[in-house]
Amino acid sequence: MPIPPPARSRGPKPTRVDPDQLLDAAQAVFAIDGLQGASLRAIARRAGCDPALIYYHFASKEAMFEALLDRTIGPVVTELLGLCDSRDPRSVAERLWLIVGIYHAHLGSNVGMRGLVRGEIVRGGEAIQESIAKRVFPALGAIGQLIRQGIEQGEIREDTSPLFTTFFLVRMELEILDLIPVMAPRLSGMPGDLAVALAERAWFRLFWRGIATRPEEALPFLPDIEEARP
Amino acid sequence: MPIPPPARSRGPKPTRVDPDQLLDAAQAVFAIDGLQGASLRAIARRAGCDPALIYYHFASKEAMFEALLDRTIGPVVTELLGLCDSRDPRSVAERLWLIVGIYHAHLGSNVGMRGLVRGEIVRGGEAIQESIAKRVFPALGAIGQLIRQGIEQGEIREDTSPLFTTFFLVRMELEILDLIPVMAPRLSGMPGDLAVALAERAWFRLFWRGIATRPEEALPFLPDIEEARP
DNA sequence: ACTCCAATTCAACGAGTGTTGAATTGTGCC
DNA sequence: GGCACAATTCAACACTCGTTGAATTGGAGT
Repeated sequence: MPIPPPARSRGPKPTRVDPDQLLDAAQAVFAIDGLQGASLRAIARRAGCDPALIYYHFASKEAMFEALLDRTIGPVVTELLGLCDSRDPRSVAERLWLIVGIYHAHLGSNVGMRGLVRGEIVRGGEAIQESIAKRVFPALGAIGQLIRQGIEQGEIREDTSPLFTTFFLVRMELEILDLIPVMAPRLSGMPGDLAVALAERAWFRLFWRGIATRPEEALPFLPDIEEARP
Repeated sequence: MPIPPPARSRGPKPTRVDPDQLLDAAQAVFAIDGLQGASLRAIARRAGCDPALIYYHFASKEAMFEALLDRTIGPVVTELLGLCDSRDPRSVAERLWLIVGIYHAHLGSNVGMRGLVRGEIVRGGEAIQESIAKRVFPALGAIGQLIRQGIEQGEIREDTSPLFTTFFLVRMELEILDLIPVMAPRLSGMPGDLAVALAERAWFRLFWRGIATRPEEALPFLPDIEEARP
């Protein structure tokens, strides 16, 4: 005698799950467990649907990762390209500081993606590395151009390598976002948010002194931050 | 009729596999697949033994990771502590540069461990985070002390935060080791090794100008590197 | 009222995982 | 020679994983 089918509800749910919600869930789970560690079942559980549904909207786990990449990196890149336009009247120093702010604004509350992207670049499985390079490297090129503008206009020292300097500026900002919130409370008892703001300002001061032709000139665009009292 | 046992060789092999060899294999596999992605079977295959043998030498996969951590980070920490001794007659600038060299020497060919440690700090599963903090943070404290020496002796600007500055110096060196070999060939066609050496020197110049009271003073201890011709 | 399709679920497959307990055997000691 | 023990392997357990094919159903269009 065959067991009677439990007859649970199949078919469409009253509340549809659209791909964006799946990406939200994926982002959250990737953030905690990493690309390898995150399971489609966990993502589905978080989105409130069946794992199989993911395959209705995305071709595979990796395709979902690429969609996620587009969604988060896209806006950053276009905003960066805007800032690096050579007709912008603001000083190069100020625009470099604004670049720090762009990364902070778009990726500040996005630990997972930062780690994933970095991890995949380092580990570098050819395929994923390529898909990241296509999206990230144009932005780096634009920042390099901005630095060259700074050199031509005499704001930045001539012995400055645009490539390395771009790398220093961007990578350190991302390192601050990634690590300071975890390390600062442990090492100094400072709350994470405050520590990040202080670190960013300290970093930019150091960075600018390192490449400027007039390092002692004031940087009026840098914000004042209330120092924490111990 | 029961199938006859294949009667392969059990018991000790002629060539013993000591724990260190297991750690070598683990390091290699962790480097490629990450902490989650690496399987004990893959490690055992590389070490030329059975997965079960790992449990004879280590309590678990995680215990093996901690042993690996000790083996690679231990020497770095002791060497760092030596350099930061306040009785060292060399200038603070030179000793900070030597710190860069120490990280390079010990971790330069050790991509896996760097990524793992960083990843675990960021992701921060309480247990592993603690086990890393205990090993890594004392070294950071020592470097902070060295920077305070520099401030007292007038080599380093007074508005320098020892904590953040330590973070900047160390993290950037590790970022160079991690990312430049992958990114430089793609972005500039420069071979990885050369790019790393150039980046380290460029970084230290920028860093030192950012914190020094006399930023224009020459740094005779910096090596000359043949520039690549395009 | 009927049809059709998009959205969803179920159930399963095969592969790979960390881990364990028992079995095996070479080596050195008495 | 006999014995204890350390080092090693085998076989299995109970999971979890990504993925797929078939089944199901609510709602839109006619």
